[in-house]
Amino acid sequence: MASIRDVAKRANVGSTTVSRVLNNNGYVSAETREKVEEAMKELNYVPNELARNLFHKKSGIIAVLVPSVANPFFAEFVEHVEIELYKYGYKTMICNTAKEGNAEMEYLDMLNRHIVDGVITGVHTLDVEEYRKIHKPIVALDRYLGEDIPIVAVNHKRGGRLAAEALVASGCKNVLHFRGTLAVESPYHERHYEFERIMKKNHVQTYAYESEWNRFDSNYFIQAAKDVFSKGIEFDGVFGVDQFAICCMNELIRRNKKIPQDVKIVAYDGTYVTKIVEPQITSVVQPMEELAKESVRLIAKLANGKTYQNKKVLLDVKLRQGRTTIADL
Amino acid sequence: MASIRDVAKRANVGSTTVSRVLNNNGYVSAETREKVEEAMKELNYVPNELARNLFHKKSGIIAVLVPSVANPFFAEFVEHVEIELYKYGYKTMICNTAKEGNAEMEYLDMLNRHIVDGVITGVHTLDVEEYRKIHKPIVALDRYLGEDIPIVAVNHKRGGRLAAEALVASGCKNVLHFRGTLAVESPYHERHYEFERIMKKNHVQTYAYESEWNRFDSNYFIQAAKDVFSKGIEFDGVFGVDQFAICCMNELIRRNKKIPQDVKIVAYDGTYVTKIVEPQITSVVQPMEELAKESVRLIAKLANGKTYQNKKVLLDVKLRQGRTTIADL
DNA sequence: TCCGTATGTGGAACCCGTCCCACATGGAGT
DNA sequence: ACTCCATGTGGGACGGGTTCCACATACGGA
Repeated sequence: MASIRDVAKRANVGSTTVSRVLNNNGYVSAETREKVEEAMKELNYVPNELARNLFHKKSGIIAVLVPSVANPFFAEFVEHVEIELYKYGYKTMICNTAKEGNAEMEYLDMLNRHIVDGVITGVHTLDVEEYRKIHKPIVALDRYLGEDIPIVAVNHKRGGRLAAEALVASGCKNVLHFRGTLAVESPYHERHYEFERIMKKNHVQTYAYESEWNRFDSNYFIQAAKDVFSKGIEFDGVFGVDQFAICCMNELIRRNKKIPQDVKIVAYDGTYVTKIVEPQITSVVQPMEELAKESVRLIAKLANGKTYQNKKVLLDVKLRQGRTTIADL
Repeated sequence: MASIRDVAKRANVGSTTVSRVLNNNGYVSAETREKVEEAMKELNYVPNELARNLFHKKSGIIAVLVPSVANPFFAEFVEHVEIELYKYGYKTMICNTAKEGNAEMEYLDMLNRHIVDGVITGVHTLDVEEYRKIHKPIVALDRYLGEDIPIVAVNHKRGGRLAAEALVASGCKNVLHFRGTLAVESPYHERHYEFERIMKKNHVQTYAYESEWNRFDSNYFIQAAKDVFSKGIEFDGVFGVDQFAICCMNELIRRNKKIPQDVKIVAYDGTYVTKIVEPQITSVVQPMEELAKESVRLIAKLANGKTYQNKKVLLDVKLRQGRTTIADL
């Protein structure tokens, strides 16, 4: 409740002096400092950040947009982003955009309303045009949003290749390929193109199963896996995002298929869920912590008014050998 | 950039009038309204929320404290909390408290600094004393934090009973009981007491394995499960939180045990991970969405200056029958 | 002695919406 | 004719830090 002027009055000094004590800048004599500090203690003074924010025109908050935080990929991303932002002195605001209404647009608008100093978006729904209009600090995870907005992503082409090679090396002849919808332009499609290319080169048949747009809840993946089997497709290999790969594997086990003898599986993303299933799934692992760190590094730079030349940060993926493919043939 | 006074000047009106147009209150003639709206459009005016916040002494932000958002339980909780807060018009700030430093304390301090209007805490580390001093809107998930702070929790006693009954009915004689550390006072211990009581009544032997304090990452559970087996304990039943139950099951499968024939398993929490493993795990399910809704309902009330009498909201749990116990004996 | 500079302090404007209060005007009711 | 009230509008204080600028003192060096 007490304001800086209350403190000033009690300590018999000007509010400027109190401010100086508070921020530890400018000249203040030891004696005065003590008087002020005592007054602050007596009045139980806590500076009002809202007033500071108004003056400085910044809130110290970065918004992180994801379709759904409950999804393990985004949960891990947000976890690391928060930890990293904290190190930079920023607070983290989150928003699930996969809800009714246009939450994505609303959160972007918070940039103009000075509620947040920057936005890290892992969302792929809004039109690129909407982003072009906003000349504010934005960093995109794995999505092209126009010339001006930096992207942080992994080398998906290499990811697709690692997955393909693992399945080819394991001797697959017919693989089920669960892929993101092509409705959205995004770097992550690279993995699918590269995967298909290598499969074709090695004369492996693929069956594409396209995911529903903007679905990230686990029930969807359970459903999708069931759906695949209802179609009666025969395959000896599976490539898809973590949860789809897992749900597919579960269906296979229920049908008494042996993994990896009968069917080989490679998951994409390699979040923790691929480690808590049995057998552990061979996965193309995205470096979540690095993705988060780069995103934060960039947004911090932009929020401090610096510009960034290198509009694309490409990180590397690696293959984590599980027991759903055959290593060392 | 443009301020309300710039708009006023351009429209040849007072700033009060612009404010009235903005907030749609008070008397404004249709003619004036139009003039103002035009000026706003021309100047590309967006109200500065920071100034509003200062005046109203509130930020419209609620902080949610969890040990780690990547943990599925907290991820689901945060997901639903965010969705619910959004409906109330609040923004969601998150904080992982399981990091170096005293993040929990810092975030509580944000209440005094007017950065957030309320805190929902799912964290169990800070001393209760620290909370007593703060007379601000706080809601606790599943933790006693003094007389003044409302708790939202499930009926853990019933949860412990459901789990115990499922294992007893399945014919267990020796069960491994993974339990939270007793270092923290919390309602969730009820489930352990009740579980033990019923086991004893039914002459079932239990082996307690106490979890490490404040560990929620999946590597810990993998490690803990391995640790159990290194101890050479023999058991035909397992009761523990989702991830522990899962990791234990994986170890059992690796050792060629049949589930549920050789060993029965009941998980506590019933987050989505218990549904994406094979076999699906019989779980005591916490109603995540309801927990989130109640938490938000309470914090919204408190943030609006209302007090709340009923200091404890108890929600019900249910048993979801999976295929790791035997139903219908 | 005089100037330059380091040290120390306070008044007041400023950031930008909000809202109290004062002041119009015009028509209805008595 | 006069009060009352609905309608319409603007000035200016306010919320609470921050910082520019003005001013004062003290001390070292020339």
